Amino acid sequence: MAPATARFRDSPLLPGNCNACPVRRFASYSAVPAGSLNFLQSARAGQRLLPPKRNIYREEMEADEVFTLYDGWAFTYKLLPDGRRQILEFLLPGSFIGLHVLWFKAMPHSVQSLTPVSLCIFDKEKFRDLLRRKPAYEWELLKYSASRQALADERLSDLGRRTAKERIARLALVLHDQLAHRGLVNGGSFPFHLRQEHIADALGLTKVHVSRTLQGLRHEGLLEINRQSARILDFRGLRELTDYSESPAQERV
Amino acid sequence: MAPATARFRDSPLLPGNCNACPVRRFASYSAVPAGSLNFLQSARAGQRLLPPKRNIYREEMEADEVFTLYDGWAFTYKLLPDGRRQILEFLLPGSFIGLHVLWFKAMPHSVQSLTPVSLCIFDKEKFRDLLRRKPAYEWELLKYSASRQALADERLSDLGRRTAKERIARLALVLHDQLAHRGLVNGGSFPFHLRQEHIADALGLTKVHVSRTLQGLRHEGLLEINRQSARILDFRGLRELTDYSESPAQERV
DNA sequence: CGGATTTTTGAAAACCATCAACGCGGGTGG
DNA sequence: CCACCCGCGTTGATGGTTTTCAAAAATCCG
Repeated sequence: MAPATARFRDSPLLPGNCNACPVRRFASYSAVPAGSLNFLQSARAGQRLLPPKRNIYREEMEADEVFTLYDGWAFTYKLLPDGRRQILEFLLPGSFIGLHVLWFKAMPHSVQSLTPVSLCIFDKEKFRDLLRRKPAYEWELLKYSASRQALADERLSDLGRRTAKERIARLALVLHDQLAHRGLVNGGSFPFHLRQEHIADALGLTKVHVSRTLQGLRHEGLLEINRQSARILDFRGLRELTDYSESPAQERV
Repeated sequence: MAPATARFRDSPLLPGNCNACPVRRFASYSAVPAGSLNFLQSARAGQRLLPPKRNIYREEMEADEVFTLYDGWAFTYKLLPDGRRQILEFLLPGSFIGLHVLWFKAMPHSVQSLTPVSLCIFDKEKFRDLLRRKPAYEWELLKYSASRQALADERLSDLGRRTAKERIARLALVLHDQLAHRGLVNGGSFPFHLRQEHIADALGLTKVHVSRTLQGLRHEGLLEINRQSARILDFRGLRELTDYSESPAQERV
């Protein structure tokens, strides 16, 4: 049998050098001057490669590591006792994972890989020290936390006050913009690693209804999502359907 | 005509002295040693009293002040172009208001007073300086932000995956616990300043349905909410209905 | 007391969920 | 190389939760 890592051809090995890190500009510490990255480096406890559907954290459990998502997609979620699942957030490369473990014993949500994933690992205590000794990192993390909160605000409005069609259209636009920012969009189409069930669990719908709604959007020539990729067919149409502003609030600095 | 402040008999004047501040233990900087509160003091730009239904921030607008809610209730919300409203969070005394303005030009949501409210005002630039010069404050604010995020996670699960009855019951339990923490609960009953429409807009329902669901909960002897106060009638019943854990995640340190 | 706000009630319809079955495609093993 | 299986998406029929619209009753406030 092939070594476990053989399954991860798409997950390049981490450079082990924060200065050279290609996802640094999407990370929370993107504004920290490259010169002081050796402090970050010293908190690094290595890397980890995971296949899809593996838990990085589990709700209610304690943890002693925090992470930066180096490559691949993941998501945070909560499970109800009867099996209902709510996906809270999709995580793309550069995402900081585990803010909570810096203070709290029990994780408020689980985190799971969606694709093969590579993680940059930091020891919890060392990361705490880093933040306390280098306030520039702390400052950036606080800003990062504020910007994620703005995204959460929008998602909450989606679930509370928008129709299935609007929710799905907006999710596509958000992912589009986040991937465009990383240079991964090509003429409106971009890699898309969610199953319809993920869309359903993120947007408070059933997978059956997601399937039907997706077909509606396709037939109206607005949006096309299949197994591997998504494509925005009609930006204008989607924008007026969804009241989606071009520059999301959390990026208007 | 009486001076504007005459309407606010219930809003005691602020002490103007952070050491003596009675809401300090609920505020983000609760763990900052009392000795270094003079730094906080120096960033203070005074106080402000507002009647109910006044906006503290408005979505999309720029601001140059941040606040601590000293007394009264408020809430954050977003408005859709067609008038639909989503309430994101209810704010109780001690809440820090305006994290976003420290970095971003456009507020991601509006904030409005629910009752007469008194605010502790900080100049944005001075508060930024405070955070940068006194990392203890920054650290506490980051922790505070993480704990609010855990609350947002629960609310998102409510909207995405729970029924109207579960949502309302959980909202009551959350407010109960927050007020109990402040010593404002008396035998299961506590002050309650939301109209049914606020509950509806917070939980993604219509006010008509909230009215009907509230009657259901009352008839089942679980929960009673009227204009001034709420009362938990059956903790056990509510807990098993809602899967609500006694110590919410954000407080399990 | 009078006007505005809030809550309640009723009937009908919309949106989405549920249940169940079928189809499609990619990977695996024979 | 083909058959099979499994994960995923599709389709249809039906039902339930919640919405919408409209109006009346109750409460608050000046």
